[in-house]
Amino acid sequence: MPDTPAPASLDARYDFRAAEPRWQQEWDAAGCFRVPDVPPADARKYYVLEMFPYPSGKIHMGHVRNYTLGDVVARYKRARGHLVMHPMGWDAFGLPAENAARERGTHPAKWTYANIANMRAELKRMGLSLEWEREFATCDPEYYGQQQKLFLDFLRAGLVERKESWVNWDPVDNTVLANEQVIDGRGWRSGAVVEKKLLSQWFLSITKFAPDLLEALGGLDRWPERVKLMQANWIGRSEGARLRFRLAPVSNHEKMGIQTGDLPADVEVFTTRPDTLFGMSFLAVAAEHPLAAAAAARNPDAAAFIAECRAMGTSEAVIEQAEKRGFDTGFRVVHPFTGETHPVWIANFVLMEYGTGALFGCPGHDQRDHDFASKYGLPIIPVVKPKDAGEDFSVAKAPFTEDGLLVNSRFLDGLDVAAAKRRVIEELEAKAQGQGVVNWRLRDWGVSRQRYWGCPIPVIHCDDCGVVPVPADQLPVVLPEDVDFSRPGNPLDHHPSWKHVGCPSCGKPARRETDTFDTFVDSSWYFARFCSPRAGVPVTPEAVNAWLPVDQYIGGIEHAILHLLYSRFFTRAMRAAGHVTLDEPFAGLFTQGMVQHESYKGADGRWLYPEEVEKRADGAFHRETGEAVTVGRIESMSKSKRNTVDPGAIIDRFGADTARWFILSDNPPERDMEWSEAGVAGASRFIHRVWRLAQNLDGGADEAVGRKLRQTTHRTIAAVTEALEGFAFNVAVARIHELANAVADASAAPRAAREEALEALVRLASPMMPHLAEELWSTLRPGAGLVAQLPWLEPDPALLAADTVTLAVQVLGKLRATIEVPVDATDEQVFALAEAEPNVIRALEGKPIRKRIHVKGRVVNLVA
RNA sequence: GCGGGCGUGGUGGAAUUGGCAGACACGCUGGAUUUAGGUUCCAGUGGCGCAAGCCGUGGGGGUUCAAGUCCCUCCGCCCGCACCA
Repeated sequence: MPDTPAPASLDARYDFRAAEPRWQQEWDAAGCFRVPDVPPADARKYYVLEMFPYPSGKIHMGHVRNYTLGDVVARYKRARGHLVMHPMGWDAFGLPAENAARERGTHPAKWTYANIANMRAELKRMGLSLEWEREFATCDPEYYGQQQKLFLDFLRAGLVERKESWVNWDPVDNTVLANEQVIDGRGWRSGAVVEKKLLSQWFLSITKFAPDLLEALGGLDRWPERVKLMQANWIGRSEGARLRFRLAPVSNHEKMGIQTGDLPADVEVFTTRPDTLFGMSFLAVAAEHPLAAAAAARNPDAAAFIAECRAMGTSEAVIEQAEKRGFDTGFRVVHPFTGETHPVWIANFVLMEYGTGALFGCPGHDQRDHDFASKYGLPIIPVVKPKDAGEDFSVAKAPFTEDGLLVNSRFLDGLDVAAAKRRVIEELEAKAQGQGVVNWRLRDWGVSRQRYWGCPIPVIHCDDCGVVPVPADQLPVVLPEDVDFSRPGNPLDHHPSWKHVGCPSCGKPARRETDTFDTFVDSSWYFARFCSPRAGVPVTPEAVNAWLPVDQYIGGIEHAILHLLYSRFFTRAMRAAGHVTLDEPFAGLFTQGMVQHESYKGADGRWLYPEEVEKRADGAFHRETGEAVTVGRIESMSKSKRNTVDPGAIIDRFGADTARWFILSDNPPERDMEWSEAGVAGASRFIHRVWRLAQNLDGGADEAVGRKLRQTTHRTIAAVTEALEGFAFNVAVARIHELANAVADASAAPRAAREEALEALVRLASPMMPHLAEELWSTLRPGAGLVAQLPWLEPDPALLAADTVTLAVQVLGKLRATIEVPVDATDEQVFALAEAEPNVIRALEGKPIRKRIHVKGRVVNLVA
């Protein structure tokens, strides 16, 4: 009996439910995805990483998309001969675990580890080529203990500061937020309106690296422009000057009945337009500025105004586009060149966080200053005129903000803006009243959080010795397990014994720091820890310097600033502390789009899950009640809109390959995609169709058809390779569809050609549908090993080159015919053939041809 | 306001970077086989037109033998930052 599979009956189906787990075990048993901590010197390493998930309980479609994209890259690069590291872990600290503890009485650790177990099982069902041996969770003491070591190293390296500062306070989460975590004046997680509070906090000195973080963006040529721009804006470099204004003589103030007492001698401002200094008509300070406080101490009206500003603060200001308001303190400052005095106002549009929290107002050349001056009747003096300004030039109605020539400005008159800036800075420096500076928008990173479920900050507060680092032999500082969530606030703080320790320095009773780190700290170095996840030091240099940078990092655009900027900073800080020898953690970054779905609403206005809805030609209806359902917008999947689809249910019903294939085929991965039931069904059909194709590859004896099929096969190899290289997975899918169509259509081709085509199809599709690929490969080539361990296919150049090409023949740029010509046809031959085409003759209408164009292999254009 | 991106059939999207627009898929129409069927197969499917043909990549203009692709201009949508001095 020949060893050919029995012809499949029509309803024979690929049994993915049996096949998928089987191949997952095979990969596991063969150790296909394991790599050493230190790669051999001659290895071409490739590090693929997807942003690790927060263990919320279940995986969602965003995870499926993210990890499928990464898996395609990992499997493809492995086939291309790279030693691929592809690890997975858990970003496991964070507030939801504490909320679960408060709401359900489960301990955060128990809740978190149970979620991890569940999500790990779900990820394993997807057939991802992950090296699970490297797995860790950031809440493992083995991980966060190393993080505490890193922090102490940073402290020694002068990259950590404890300072009192105005912080963003989230009144719902009861914790501090970094600037990056405040979005439109609200907490990024709770959505609560953020308040300002003065607290003593730990800060990581990210600003020390601001110039480098900005400059190095230029070298990240495999990052999306958009992300680089967002980071550049966030870092916010601006060139200008700092200048000091002396407060007007005390006698002057006393005359006005103002007590001077402990007033500062001068006020410092930052400006990007020092050239407009002679157009100054007031000085404005932020409500939190010391001079404002000084005014408040002397004048209850000033205090009232400041209180009002704080109440309005971020919230109303954002909502109503903030009308400009101010309060004249009565103080005056002296202009460094004219000696005239100008009033000092407290103004609600001045930000304490930016520059010095004070500015000089030049209403003639700044929109905000103009608004303010107009409202309070302050002088508006033009000091820059357009080069072609007419007699009627005026800044009374609107400021002039472009380049021009200086006027009314003594030694600056006649200069253009750039020259005037240089000149005025020279003069200020000569008088020691100011200097040219670069100002940064970026603030230091406040990392203290008043939370239990986070990494404890490893320091001890002693009344005598001050802040004392926890000695290395006492690390890790482990979270206590017996905590009480029944009271509001930080459980670490009201734990009966945990915080009470002896001072490591003098031995007297002292207190542990009860704040924990912002969870963004945890995710700022996990990619480095993966290189040697069990090491007794944060990172082992041989491993981390060999594997880093991550060659391809993949995740959501929502981390464009926070996580990515912090990680870039951390890598530099680790370098400064001697742990690594590189600066940039992620050489390549890919930001995927979100997964969306239609939303549905029942008659009573409740949101409905997709599986509750049946779509028919005449509309959408509730499966059980039969009521009509309103189909809403296509939007990002969210629990509140119930427009989610559970990946587990999809894998149950269609298998992992179908889910992966659909998620890749729908559209380009950087765009938002719509999850559609029809699309999944289509992907499933294709999986089964390929399987059926493989069941009977018997062909005919037509060698010409065979050769054509072989050409298609090798062109597909080239095309899919190119598509995968360019992250055009949807195009790769389309090319594989074409090859499947070609095999199906070429039933007259010899069996060998059809087998070759299907083998190629299986191997080209293997990064995307790895299980079916193994299943078919094992029947097509029994005993030939795992596809996961095969090298990538190379196209045969002899088959890529065609003997003839089809040329488009245009007359005056309009398509009139196509001709088939030998690839090496000369211009003369091509033109002769083209001009003989009946349609071409007709279109020429007997007119002489003035010009003939032949682009080899593409087009002929005849100009009459 | 500033910065960035995008507009291609009923839908998602292709288009070797200036060279046959609409690959591939979804959907739809017709047919065949099967039918418990979200099965399978065949044909068709940008618009107008009986046809030859004409028109077509948000609108208008331009460069070019040739424009979805380059330039100018207008419109629309999306995203980011937002009183940043």
